[in-house]
Amino acid sequence: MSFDWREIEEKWRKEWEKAKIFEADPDPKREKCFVTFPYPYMNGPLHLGHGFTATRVDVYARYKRMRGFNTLFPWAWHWTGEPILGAALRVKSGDPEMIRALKEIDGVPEEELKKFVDPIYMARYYTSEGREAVRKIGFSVDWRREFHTTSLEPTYSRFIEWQYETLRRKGYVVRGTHPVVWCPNCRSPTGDHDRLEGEGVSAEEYVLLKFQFNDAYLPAATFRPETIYGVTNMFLNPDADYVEAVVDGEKWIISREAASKLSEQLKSVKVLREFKGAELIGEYFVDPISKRRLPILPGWFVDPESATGVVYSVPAHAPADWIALKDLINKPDVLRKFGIDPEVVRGIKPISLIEVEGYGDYPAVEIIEKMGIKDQFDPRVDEATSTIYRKEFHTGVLKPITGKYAGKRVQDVKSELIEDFKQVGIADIMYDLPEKVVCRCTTRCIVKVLSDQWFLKYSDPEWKEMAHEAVDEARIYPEEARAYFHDKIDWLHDWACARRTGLGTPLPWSPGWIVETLSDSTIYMAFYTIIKLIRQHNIKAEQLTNEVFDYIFLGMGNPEDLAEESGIAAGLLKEMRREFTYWYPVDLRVSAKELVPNHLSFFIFQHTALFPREFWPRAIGVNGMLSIEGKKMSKSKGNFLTLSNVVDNFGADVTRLTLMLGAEGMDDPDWRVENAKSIDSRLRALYRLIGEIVSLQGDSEMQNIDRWLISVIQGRIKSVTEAIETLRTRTAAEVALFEVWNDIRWYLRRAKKRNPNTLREVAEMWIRLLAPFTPHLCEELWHLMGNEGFVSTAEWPKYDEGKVDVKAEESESLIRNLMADTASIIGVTKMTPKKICYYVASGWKWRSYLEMIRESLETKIEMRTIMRELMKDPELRREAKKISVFVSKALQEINAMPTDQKKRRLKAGELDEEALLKEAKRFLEKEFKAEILVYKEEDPLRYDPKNRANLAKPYRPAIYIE
RNA sequence: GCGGGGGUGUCCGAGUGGUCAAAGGAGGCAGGCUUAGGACCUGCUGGCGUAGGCCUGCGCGGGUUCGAACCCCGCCCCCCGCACCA
Repeated sequence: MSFDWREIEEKWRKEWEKAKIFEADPDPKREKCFVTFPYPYMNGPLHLGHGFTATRVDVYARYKRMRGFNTLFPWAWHWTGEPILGAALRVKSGDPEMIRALKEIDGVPEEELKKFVDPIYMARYYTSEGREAVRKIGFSVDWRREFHTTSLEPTYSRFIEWQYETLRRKGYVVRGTHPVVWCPNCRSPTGDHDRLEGEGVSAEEYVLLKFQFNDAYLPAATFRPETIYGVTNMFLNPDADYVEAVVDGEKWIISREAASKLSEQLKSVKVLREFKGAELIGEYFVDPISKRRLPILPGWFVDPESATGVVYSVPAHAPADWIALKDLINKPDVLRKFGIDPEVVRGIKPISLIEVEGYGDYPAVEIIEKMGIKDQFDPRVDEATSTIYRKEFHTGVLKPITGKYAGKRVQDVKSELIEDFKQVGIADIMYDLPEKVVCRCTTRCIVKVLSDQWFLKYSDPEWKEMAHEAVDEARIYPEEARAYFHDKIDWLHDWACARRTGLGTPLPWSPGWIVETLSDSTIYMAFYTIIKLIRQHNIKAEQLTNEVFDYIFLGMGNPEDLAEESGIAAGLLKEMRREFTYWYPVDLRVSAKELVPNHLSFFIFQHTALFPREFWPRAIGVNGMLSIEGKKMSKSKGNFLTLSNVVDNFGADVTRLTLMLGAEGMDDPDWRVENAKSIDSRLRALYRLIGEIVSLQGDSEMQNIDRWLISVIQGRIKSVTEAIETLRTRTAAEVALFEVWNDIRWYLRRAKKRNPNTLREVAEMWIRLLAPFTPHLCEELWHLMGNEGFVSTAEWPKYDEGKVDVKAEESESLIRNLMADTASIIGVTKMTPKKICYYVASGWKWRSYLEMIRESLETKIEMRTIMRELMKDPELRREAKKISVFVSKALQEINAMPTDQKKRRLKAGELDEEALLKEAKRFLEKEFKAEILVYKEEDPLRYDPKNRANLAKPYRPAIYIE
C-alpha cells in the first residue's frame, strides 16, 4: 500500500481552494476567530522555524474552524528595513559568501540571481517563493488579504502614515537625541548585521569629571564617578597625542581621538594645539571637590582611543591605578626623567571611600597582592578591576568622606550623584565603544549622537501602565510568558522609530525619514480586515485619508461626509468599518520568544495607544526557537532548512506533525530527520489501519470493551480540546496521535470480536482530532470512510459525558493490573504456567472497601472509627473478625489513594469481578497460554491448594499459578 | 551583570504533593509475518527477587511532610534575550 504524499496533498489543496473554505467574510450570526502570524521578512526564503510557529497558528485556526468559528487566518510579507537593500548591494558587489548562500541554501537559480541587484526584485522573488511554501504546507490562509509593506504597497503605506500621524497627535512620537554606533563612511548607524567586527558592541556612557588645570579642564572618563573622593593623581599617556581644544566654550585637554569623537556627540569642538602627553607629566591639577593639588603622572596603560584618554587615579579602589603607581615607585629613574621627585609618588597614599564586605580599606591593593599581579601590563588587571567593580557596585557602602552620600549603597546613589555633579558643572558625559567596531565597508565605527531623532515614547509611565493592563487582560500562552512581558514592558525605553535609509514608508511630516521596520509592523493586523475591500473596489491610496481611517478604525466622523471628500461610497466605508469591527480584536497572535522584547511588546503598546480597550489583543502565544539536529539553525553552519525544501522532502503533513510533536510552551523544538521519518511511517500505518477499519464487515454486540473504548476516547477528546485551546500543541498532537492509537491497539488486542460500529465511530473521531495537524491525510481518510464534505469544516468531536463509563474503565484497569501481577509472578517464579486461578473478593470486602473510600473522602480514616461505622451493618457484623483484618490492610492503601481515583472507584461501585474475569477468560488464556480458572474467594468448591483465596481484595483478585 | 527559561531513565520528552519505576516517542530486545528484510504487526524494555515484593532513582547538598521528581533553603551547570535590528 504505497501512496504519494504529494499527490494526496495537492489534491486536497486544490479542493480547498476551489471551495474557498478558508476565505472568511463577516457573518454576524457566527462567532469569529482572528488569528495571525507575524509577517516574515523577505530577505530570504521562509525557513523551518517560520513553519513551526505558523503551524501552531494554523492548527489553532483549523481547530477553531471545526468548532464552528468563522475563522480568519491572513498572511502578508514584510519588506521594510535595511537587510533587503544590504543584500542587494552585496549581490551587486559580487560578495562570494552572499552569492554562495543564495545559490546553495536558498536555491536561487543563476538567471534570477543576476536580477537580485534590484532589492525590489529580490523581495518579490522571495515573496512568491514564500507564498508557494505557505500553500504547500497547507496553511488555511485567506489569500484575498495578502499584501506586503513599504511605499510599494501604497495603501499600506497610507495606513502607516495614518498610524504615525495619530501617534504623533496623541503625543506618543517625540523628538530627541540618541547615541548610535556610526559608520563615518556610510554615514549611517551600523547595526550588528552590518559589522565585520564588534558584534554585539554598543555605546557605553562615560562620566567625564572635569579636573581643573590652569585655565583648562582635564575631563577624566570613568564609570565610577563616586570614586572622585579618593582621587590621588592623574595619569596621562606620555607617548600619546593630546590636544587643547575649546569644547562648548570651555578649554579641555583630551586625546586627539577624543576630540574628533566629541565633535560627533553634539559638542562644538575647536582644536587649538596638539602636543604629546609627556608635556603635562609632572604638572599639578586641582580636584574640584576638595580643591587639593595633585600630580599628573605617566601611565602607559592609558589608551588614547578610549574615551578622553585622561584617567584619574583612585588607588584604593582601582587595581589598575594601584599597580601603575607601584610600577612608578619601582622606577625612580623614569620619574626623574619627567622631572618628578620619586618622593612625591612614594608619598601618595590610597584614600578609602567605599566599605565593602570581605575587604579592608583598600580592596584594590588587596586584590593585586592576592592575584600576584606584577605590573600594569599584566592581562589579569582587567579581571581584578571588574571583580572589584562588581563587588563594590553591588554591595559597597559609601564612607563618611563622601559627604551627603555616606552610608548609602553605591548602586543606589550612583545616578543621583551623577546628576548632582552635572548640576554643579563638574561632570559631563561622553559615549564610547568598549571594543573596536568595524563596518562592513571596513571603516572603523564611532559613536554618534543623533539629534532630531524621532522616538516612540515607550518610556511614558502611563503608556507602560496601559501596556501592563493589556497583558493582564490577555490570555498568554504559556502562562510563564506573562511575567516575561511585564518585565520587558518595564524595561523598554524610547525607541527610535525612523531611519534614514532602507525600504519603508516615509515619515509623513518629516522628509528624509522612513518609519523603521519594527515600528511599521505593530497594528497592521487591522489592515488585513480592509485590504480585501480596498482591492475589490480598487480604492486608491489618496482616497484613504486620515479621516477615512479615523472612521474605519475609530468610528469617528460620518460616512456620508467622508464619501464626498474621499470618493469612496458611504456604503463601502460602512462595510469597511463593519469588516474591522467584526474581525477585531486579534484573537491570537503567535511568535517565537525572541520577539517578546520587541515586536510583541510593541504590538501591545501600540494597540493600547491607538485602539479602545475592546480592540486590544485577546491572546498571545509564545514559543521556543527551532534547532536542527540539536544545533541552532544558521546559514553559516550549513544547517539552514527552508520550509519549502522540507515540505518537498517529507510532505506537508509529516512536516507539520513532526514540528508539532517537537515542543510546546517556551521550550525549543528540535527538528530531527529521524523523527520525521518515523512520523512518516506512522502516518502510513494510520492510513492502513483506517483502511482495515473501513473494510470491517457485519455487526457485533456491544461488549464491555466497546464501552471502554468509547469511554476513554471521550477523555482523549477532552484533553486534545483543552490542549489546543491553550495552545499546548505538542500535548494535543501527542494525545491525538499516540494515545488514541494505543487505546485502539488495546481494544484490538482485547476484544473477542472487533465491533465495526465501535471502530468506525472511534475512527471518525480520531480523524477529526488529527485534522488540524495533518489536514491533507485526514481529508483523504475522511472520504475513505465515506463522509461527505471536508473534514476541515466538519464538526469537532464533542466530549460526551453520557458516553463516559467509569465502570467499564475501572473494570479494564483491573484486568490490566491483574495481567501485570500475573506476568510478574510468572517472571519471578520462572514457571511456565499450566493453570492460573483467580479468586475474587467477597461481597463483604467490597462493601467495606467502598464504605472506607466514602469515609476517607471526608476525613483521614482510622481503624477504630471505620470499624464502628461498618459494624452498624448487621450483615457485616457477622464477619467482624475477618473484616478487621481486611480493614487494617486496606487502610493504608485507601488513605494514600488520590481523591480522583477514590471518586472514580466510588462511582464505579461494586464490580462483578467474577463475571468480568470469566468474560476475559479466553483473552487471558490466549495471553498466558494457560488454563484460567475463576472462583469467588469463598467458593467451597474452589481449587486452592496454597490457600490463597483469602488474600483477595477488591480490584485485586488473589492469584494461584501452577 | 540584568531578565526569562531549564537540568527527569540509553536518547528526546511528559509529569509540580500520594494512582510514580515515572505518560508518549526514539532506540534496544523478543516473537509473528516472510525466501529475506533496515518493511510491517505484536509484546517487553532500572536492578534484584521461586508469588503480585523489595531496592536504587528525577543536577548537587540540606530541610518541611505520614508521604517529595513535585514544596522551602543553599549550591553547581546549561540555553535564550539585552535595542535602533529583523
